[in-house]
Amino acid sequence: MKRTRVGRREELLRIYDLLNGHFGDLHWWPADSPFEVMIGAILTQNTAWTNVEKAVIALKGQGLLTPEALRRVAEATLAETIRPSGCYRSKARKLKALIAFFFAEYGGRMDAMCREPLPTLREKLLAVWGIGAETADSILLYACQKPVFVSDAYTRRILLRHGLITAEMSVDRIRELFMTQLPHDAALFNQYHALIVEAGKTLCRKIPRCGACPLSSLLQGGIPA
DNA sequence: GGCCAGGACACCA
DNA sequence: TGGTGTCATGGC
Repeated sequence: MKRTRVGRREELLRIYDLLNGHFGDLHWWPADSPFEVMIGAILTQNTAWTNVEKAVIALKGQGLLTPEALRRVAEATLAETIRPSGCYRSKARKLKALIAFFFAEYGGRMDAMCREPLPTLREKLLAVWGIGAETADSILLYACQKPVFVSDAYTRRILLRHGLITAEMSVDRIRELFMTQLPHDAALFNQYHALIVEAGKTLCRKIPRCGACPLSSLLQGGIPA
């Protein structure tokens, strides 16, 4: 039977089980601390993760990956440090905006920020310059362990390639779908998004139409090569 | 040498 | 309100 849309909780859970059985626990997000996750969420905007890692290493090397250090550092210095991640001047400005918000609202403390109720924190994050829905949701889920499904262009592309959604379904609508169909479990949403990204990277890399790629085989119950 | 990567914003019609 | 341009590096 051809899958033209995801409309059922059972289908989403079936896909999750297939991917989870194949990849196992992926332990996202790769970072040493929730604060590093939050910074990485900005750096990864429209950027391959390998380039984000270079910027993170550079920040650590200069002792800048702490709230206080990022608050004090000059924006131009910050921009040069994160240059490998691309769009470095705008990202430096975004990081400065985020850090200013972080200190103004929560005194530069992740535990204080993450105690904020989910709807309030999401609204506040979205009001920060440079933070859109995808970045906000990544921070909420991966830094604060809030039960939010991270729906991004990558998720949409993978689901679309495999006929799991239709083209008119937006990134926002996909998030709504997962949030209404699945239990609000941060661990589930964490692993599910990670599985989708990992599947796209490893099973259908560089295949524009994945009709016959290993991920398709997996989703149809076969064993990927 | 072009395309894309774990986006968001500004600008314009 | 929706489409397009811009930011910008590095890997493939």
